[in-house]
Amino acid sequence: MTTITARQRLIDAAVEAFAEKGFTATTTRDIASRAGMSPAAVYVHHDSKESLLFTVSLQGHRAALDVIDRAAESTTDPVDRLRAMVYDFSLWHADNSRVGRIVQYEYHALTPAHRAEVATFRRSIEKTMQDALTDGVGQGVLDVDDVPGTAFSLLSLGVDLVRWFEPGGSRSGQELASLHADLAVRMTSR
Amino acid sequence: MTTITARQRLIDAAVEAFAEKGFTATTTRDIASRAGMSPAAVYVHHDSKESLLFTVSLQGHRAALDVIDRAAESTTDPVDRLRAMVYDFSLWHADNSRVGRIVQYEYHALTPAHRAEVATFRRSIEKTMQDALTDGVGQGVLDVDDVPGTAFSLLSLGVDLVRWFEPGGSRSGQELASLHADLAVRMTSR
DNA sequence: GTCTATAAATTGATAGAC
DNA sequence: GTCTATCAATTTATAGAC
Repeated sequence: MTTITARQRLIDAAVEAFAEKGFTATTTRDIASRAGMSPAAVYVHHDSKESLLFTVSLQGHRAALDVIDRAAESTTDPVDRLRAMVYDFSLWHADNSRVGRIVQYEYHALTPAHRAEVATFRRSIEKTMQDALTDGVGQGVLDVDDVPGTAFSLLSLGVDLVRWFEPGGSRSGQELASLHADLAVRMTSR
Repeated sequence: MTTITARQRLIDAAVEAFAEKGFTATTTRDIASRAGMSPAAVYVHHDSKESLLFTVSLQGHRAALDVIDRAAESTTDPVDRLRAMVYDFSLWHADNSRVGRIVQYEYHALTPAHRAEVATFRRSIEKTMQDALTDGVGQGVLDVDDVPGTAFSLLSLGVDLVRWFEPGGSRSGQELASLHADLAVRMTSR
């Protein structure tokens, strides 16, 4: 049995609202009413509006890191692995474009302490991608001049999806992920 | 003789403030005080806070389109042209990351009418990139399966710079633009 | 064209009844 | 754990003096 708590309903409402209007433009009244509650109910389950943002952002960062880490461990062949990592990372951003938008665009709205906490996830994501490129170069399969720059560019393809992607648009997430994976292989293969 | 009008000083202040804190989190008092004026002075020179945003956004869209259009006309060789377009577009986003951030991240804060107006510039930018790829394929020099998707991905590399690029960081704009141009050629060459 | 003062509305968060 | 009512602060924008 899956019980959806009031706390979780507020988190879901916050995701909707923050993704649609941005953190600052979202009022706590808006979040409460999307969750079918009174304005005061927000503060029974969450400390503040920023604390709601942190909860969403932390979950999003965790999920994105998890996706790319699993892909990195799925195989040892450098090309297959890179393809899987780029495909899964881009697909996650398409399938979770609302959370992704909050993760990327509301990063600056976090308190410095909370920002520092999610920053560790960002560094891990970059490191995972860099390590995959470095290993592929070491195995003599990939040809990459600038590993950190190329790693960042590959992640950019996925991240930038959250800026415009909407489910039900002219292109599916799988289609875009597949395109990004193809481009990634061309960018890095010998 | 270059006279900086009060109107322009307010625009400059708005660019600083919007890029730093976002449109909604920026107060008209903040803009006024950055321009060394009283809160009321804003409304002598601009109709509203959104009208200031529109002015900035329109100038930014115009400049970005201008940059990529000039690059597209600089040569007819498909590879050189693509390299120039990606290099200049990415360099513009690094050199103008504050205006670029406003262009990209505050697009939704425009009124529907103003949003429609800048949207025409966005379509022109995409079309310019698509045409360059299509022509390169037609000349038998480039190999691109998915022209609209690849064009969008190439622009993404530049656009995504505004998310994190800061002048004086570990990498220069030229360095990043050069990387993007190299990647673009690898992504599209036969 | 600048200012001070303020209107009118909205905000995040809390108090206290049930 | 929910609500209604409200506080205290802040917001965009305007009025009117100089």
